[in-house]
Amino acid sequence: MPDAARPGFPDPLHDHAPCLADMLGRAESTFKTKGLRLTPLRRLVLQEVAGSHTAVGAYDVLDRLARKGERRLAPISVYRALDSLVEAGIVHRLESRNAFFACHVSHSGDRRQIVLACDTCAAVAEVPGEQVFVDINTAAAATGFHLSRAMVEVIGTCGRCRAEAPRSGVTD
Amino acid sequence: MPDAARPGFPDPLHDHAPCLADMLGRAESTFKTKGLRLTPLRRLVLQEVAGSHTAVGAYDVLDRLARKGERRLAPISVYRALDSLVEAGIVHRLESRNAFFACHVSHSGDRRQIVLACDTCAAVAEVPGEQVFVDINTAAAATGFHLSRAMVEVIGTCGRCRAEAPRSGVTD
DNA sequence: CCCGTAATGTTATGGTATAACAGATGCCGA
DNA sequence: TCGGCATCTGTTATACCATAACATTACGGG
Repeated sequence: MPDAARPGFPDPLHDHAPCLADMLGRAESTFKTKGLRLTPLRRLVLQEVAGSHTAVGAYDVLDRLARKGERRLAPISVYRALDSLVEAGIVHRLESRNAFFACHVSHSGDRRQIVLACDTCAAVAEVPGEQVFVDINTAAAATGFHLSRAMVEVIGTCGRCRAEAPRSGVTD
Repeated sequence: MPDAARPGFPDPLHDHAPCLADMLGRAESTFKTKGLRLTPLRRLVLQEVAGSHTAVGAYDVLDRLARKGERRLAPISVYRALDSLVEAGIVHRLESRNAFFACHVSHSGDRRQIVLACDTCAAVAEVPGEQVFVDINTAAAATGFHLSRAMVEVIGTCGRCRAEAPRSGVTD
């Protein structure tokens, strides 16, 4: 394989089947470990979300399932499934886009990952951000703030897209 | 004044009039400097957003203006006013809540502030986060990502709320 | 005064998310 | 086996968030 092993953005042409299979496997064991149930509906929703490395909206999931011959679900059914996947830590929410993406890294305990979202190819990647979260803790603590959740989302252009369209970016 | 001068969360009982006046003054000069126009509508919307240290939804602004005897605006009018305020850097968007809050610090150039949102009193504060943004740059650059915007939002409990309800928090 | 640009009005629509209650399913202990 | 409880899903309705498209008005410079 090329450099798909590096953390970050996979080759858009990569074979996604292993990603998906791995994802389902981890979901299975995570749900079991946490005493949650990975029901057929949740699995269906997960498959749609994990079908790519991009973030998808709840209604995208809805539409895709409908097109695949599944009966049309009510929005709330999708949201409930997504909630359970998010709670299990298998799927994350991209707050700045009101969308969801599958988590392809396995963070034990709390999440200390930076989310990178490419606005050219729409791919989302999580990269380690230990130091960032340490600094956030420090800054928050300095004002007596008790942190329960920290979100770090970065919008920009991934290396691959930048390489393919060198014209963009440095327009300033 | 008490310790409202410290960065972070002001006393909920503080006299907000000076905050608001200061806000409007800075808006005035910022708009002028950037060659933008702080129209009456924009000023009205700003007053509602800056009326507290919490984040408010666009429709909250709409409702409040309506109750104040203003004719009822169309949502898009409020959004357009908010857009101009955000563009001027006078108001920021709290992405994780789809809401807007007034900026009470003056960051020249790009914003390198962490947003802290207390989910007890709903107040929002910006605190300096130089180091965090430096680290984010480093992490992004490590995967060849070209950053255009970074969002850091922290949910938790501010010092004051924690002091008032010491029961919460350390439940783990 | 006229013209162009920017701002606002008007109408309509699309996208995101949840409330409330009813029915189904699965598990577990009596 | 059979309740009984908890969880999941269905159904219906509604609320909230955001923008498209086009008409009209206000403002400032030549």
